[in-house]
Amino acid sequence: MATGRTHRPATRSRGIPEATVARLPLYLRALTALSERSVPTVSSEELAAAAGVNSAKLRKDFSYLGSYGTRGVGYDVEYLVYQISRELGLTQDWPVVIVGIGNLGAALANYGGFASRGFRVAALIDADPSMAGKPVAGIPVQHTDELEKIIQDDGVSIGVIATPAGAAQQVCDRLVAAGVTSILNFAPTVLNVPEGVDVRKVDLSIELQILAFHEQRKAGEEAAGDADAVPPVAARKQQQPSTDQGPDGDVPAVMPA
Amino acid sequence: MATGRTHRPATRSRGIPEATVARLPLYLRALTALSERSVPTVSSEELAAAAGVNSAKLRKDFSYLGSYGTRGVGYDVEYLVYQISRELGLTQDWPVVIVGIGNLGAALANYGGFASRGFRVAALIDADPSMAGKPVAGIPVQHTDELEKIIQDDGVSIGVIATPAGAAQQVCDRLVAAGVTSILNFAPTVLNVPEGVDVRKVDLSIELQILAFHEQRKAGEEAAGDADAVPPVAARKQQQPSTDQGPDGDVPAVMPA
DNA sequence: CCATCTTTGTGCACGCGTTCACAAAGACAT
DNA sequence: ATGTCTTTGTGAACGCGTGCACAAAGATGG
Repeated sequence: MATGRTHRPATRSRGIPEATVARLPLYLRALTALSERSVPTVSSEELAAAAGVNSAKLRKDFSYLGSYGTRGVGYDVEYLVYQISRELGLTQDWPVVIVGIGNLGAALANYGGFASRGFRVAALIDADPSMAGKPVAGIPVQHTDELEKIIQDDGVSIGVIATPAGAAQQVCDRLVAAGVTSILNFAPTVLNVPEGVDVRKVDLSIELQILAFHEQRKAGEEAAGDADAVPPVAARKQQQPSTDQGPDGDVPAVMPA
Repeated sequence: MATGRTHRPATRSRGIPEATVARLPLYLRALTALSERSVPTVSSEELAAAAGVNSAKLRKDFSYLGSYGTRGVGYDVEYLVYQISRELGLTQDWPVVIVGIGNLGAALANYGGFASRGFRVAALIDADPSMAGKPVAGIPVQHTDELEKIIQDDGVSIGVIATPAGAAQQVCDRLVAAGVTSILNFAPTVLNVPEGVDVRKVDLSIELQILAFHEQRKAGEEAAGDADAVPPVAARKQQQPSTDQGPDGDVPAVMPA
């Protein structure tokens, strides 16, 4: 479009498709790796391969941010890293609280990907009084009673819920009431939040079930005299006569803890 | 390399859309809860509310499985639980191996949602020799050298990667070579796998970045001229020149507890 | 300055997923 | 039986995301 100079954000971040937003972190990671290797520029083709996406898709994604590439050359790595970081809001510091310091909460607290992306663990919160004061990942755990105070004092707007399912909604309500407007939920429950609050969910159980579905499908086709697709990569025995475990007399609870 | 095609010919064999498959576990969870409360039947409206989706969508999803509802009444909870479980392949036993027993791997091993869904942790594997034999979640950790043997002996077809990013691809290759055809990846890396192998990725860093994007957008609008929802609390954020972000030593992400 | 070559940016078509809206199906009361 | 009432199952419209294909933009070389 108009021979606009390279510096022209032009259209604000108004119309960026959700799907594109979800891929920006992916591009950012690939670009960061290139940056560390001091690669000056990269073509859409190369970057797309590194990020595992289609090059046309990548170019279209970047087009929503503006015209940051140079035809015949590619994209300036450093510049793009900056632009994407800015667009994602990673040039500012985001204090985060983690509620529920069990196995998972501790793993999250130790997660290295936080700091390098502008996220800072402002506090670790747990309902168990015996945990209070105990340091996890170098940060002392605080009791739930302090929740509201912490959020307000530090201006926390992002909360991570890693509690058992049974406590999730209650914790969520308190976080929202205290001012949190974005929640990353690891508890296997559907959270109810007022309008204006974003919730993203991560659920291992669901991911595994989806894999199981496809796995079953693959096994079924294989056995059902095949059809098409999926050439036998490595014929091997895998299915053991699933001992008919009856009507799934399984474990009772979806379980909280 | 210009062709890292990771696409399948579309949802061919069975007509169930991918989006629907991804929601089935959600319905299953809601139904299981109802089942425990001995609720005999449920309408699409009620179940949809419990699962956090639109009722029309839910009905259409179920229509792909067949006509299991009764007009004027609703769906039989127990029957639907069985049908969905069967469709997802949860009526059989799925041995799973977890590779990389760090904070995250340990959290995964302790995850209670496994057993209740037909998943069984067949083995915990780590490259650190000093971990060998040490029990985690009641299961002794085994060394990477045993990987191939374990997979073949137990007929494992699902693998979970919870290693640092640097080791992920290598572990993935070994898993696939040994016979694994479904992988749940927690390492922040794009895995390259041959056709016929499914990979699902869980990445905490990406989820947080997406939240940050929306959070920034909300803050921006607020400043420009808000109008509705969410009372602005102390949305204070400190500035911090995103200087050097160090060795993006990204480590795995997360999972639900 | 012009020709050629590379790579971006995007118009367009297509397919998937979502949602609406309603006819058909069955339960239930009379 | 028959009518009414509830709720499913789905046809159809719509919108979003994806990928192709190509013209425009700019680099590069003569």
